Amino acid sequence: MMRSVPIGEAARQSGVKVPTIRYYEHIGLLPAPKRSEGNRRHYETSDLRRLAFIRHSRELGFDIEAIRTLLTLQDNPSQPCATADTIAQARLADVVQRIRSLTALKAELELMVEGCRHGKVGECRVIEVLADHSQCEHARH
Amino acid sequence: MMRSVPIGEAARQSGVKVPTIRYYEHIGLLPAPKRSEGNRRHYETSDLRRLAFIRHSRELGFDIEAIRTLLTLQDNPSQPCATADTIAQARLADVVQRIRSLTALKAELELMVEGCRHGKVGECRVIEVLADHSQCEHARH
DNA sequence: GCTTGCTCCTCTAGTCGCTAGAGAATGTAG
DNA sequence: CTACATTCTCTAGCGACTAGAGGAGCAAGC
Repeated sequence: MMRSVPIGEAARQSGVKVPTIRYYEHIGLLPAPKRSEGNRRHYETSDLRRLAFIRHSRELGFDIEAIRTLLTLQDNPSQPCATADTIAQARLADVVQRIRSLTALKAELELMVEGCRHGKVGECRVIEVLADHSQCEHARH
Repeated sequence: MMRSVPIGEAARQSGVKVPTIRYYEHIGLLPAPKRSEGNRRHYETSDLRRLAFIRHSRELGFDIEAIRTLLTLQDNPSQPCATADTIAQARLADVVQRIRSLTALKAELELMVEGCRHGKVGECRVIEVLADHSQCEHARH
C-alpha cells in the first residue's frame, strides 16, 4: 500500500486540478500536507478523502464557505446535524429556483429562435425581442 | 418631452444600476453620452433604448461579448441575421444543458435532505453522501 | 447668502473560484 | 549525463460587476 502520493497523483485520483488543490490549501480548506526533502507535497489517504468530499460538494454547487462548515461538521461527528441539513436545504431551494428561472428563459429563447425567419437583421425576431422586453409576456424574468 | 436624463434617472428607467451603467460605458458597450457643464452624463432616448436592450440580454444570460455582437447587428439592419440566430441558439443549448444538470442535482439534494434523520453528524446522510460519491448512482454528475 | 442633503464625479480595490504563466528547482528514464 | 516531466512559489487575470474613498455640483429651504 502506498503511504502518500504527490500532488499530481492526488489530482488524478480526486479529479481536482493541481493548482486548485494548492488553492484549497492556500485558503485553508485543505490542511497543508507533509513535504518531502525536496519540498514537495505528499498526501495521505485522509487528505484524499477530504479532497473527494470537497470535489463532490463543489459538484453539487456548495460554495466554499458552506464546504468549510460541512467539513468542520464532518470532523465533529457527535454534534447535531441540523446545520448540515440547513445548508443542504438552502442549496436545494436555490437549485429549484434556478431551474424555475432557467425554464422561463428556455421558453423565451425558443420563441425567439423559432420566430426567426432567417432574413435580414432588420426583421429578425431575435433582435426585436431583445430590444423590446414587453414582447415577452408569458414568462416574467 | 424631456430631452435627456441624468444617470440616476437612466438607472431608474432601465433597471440597470448606476455603477453598472458607468461600467458598460467603460468597456465600450454603451457610447459615452454628452456631459453637462458640471461634467454630468446626460442620456438621450436612444441611449435608454440601448440600455434596455443590454439589460434584457443580460437577463436572458447572454454574455457581454455576445451582447456586443448583437448590438452591432442591431445597428446594421440590412445584414443577414444568421449570426444573431446562432448566438441565440447557442444560448438556448446552454440553458437546456444547465437545466438538465440542475435537475440531476436537485434529485441528489432531495435524497440527501430526505435521508437526514436529524440526529448527530456521525449518522447524517447529508455528510455521508458528500463524503462518498458512489452513493449517488442514479444521477451522474 | 448659507447650509443641508442628495446626486454625481473619478479612481482603486474587492468579490468568487479558480486559471494561466513566469521562472526556478527537483525527480526520473534512457 | 541529458532530456523531460513534475513540482515549487509567486503574481496576475478572468467575468461582470460591487463597494468605498474622497470630492464636486446642484436644488430647496431659511
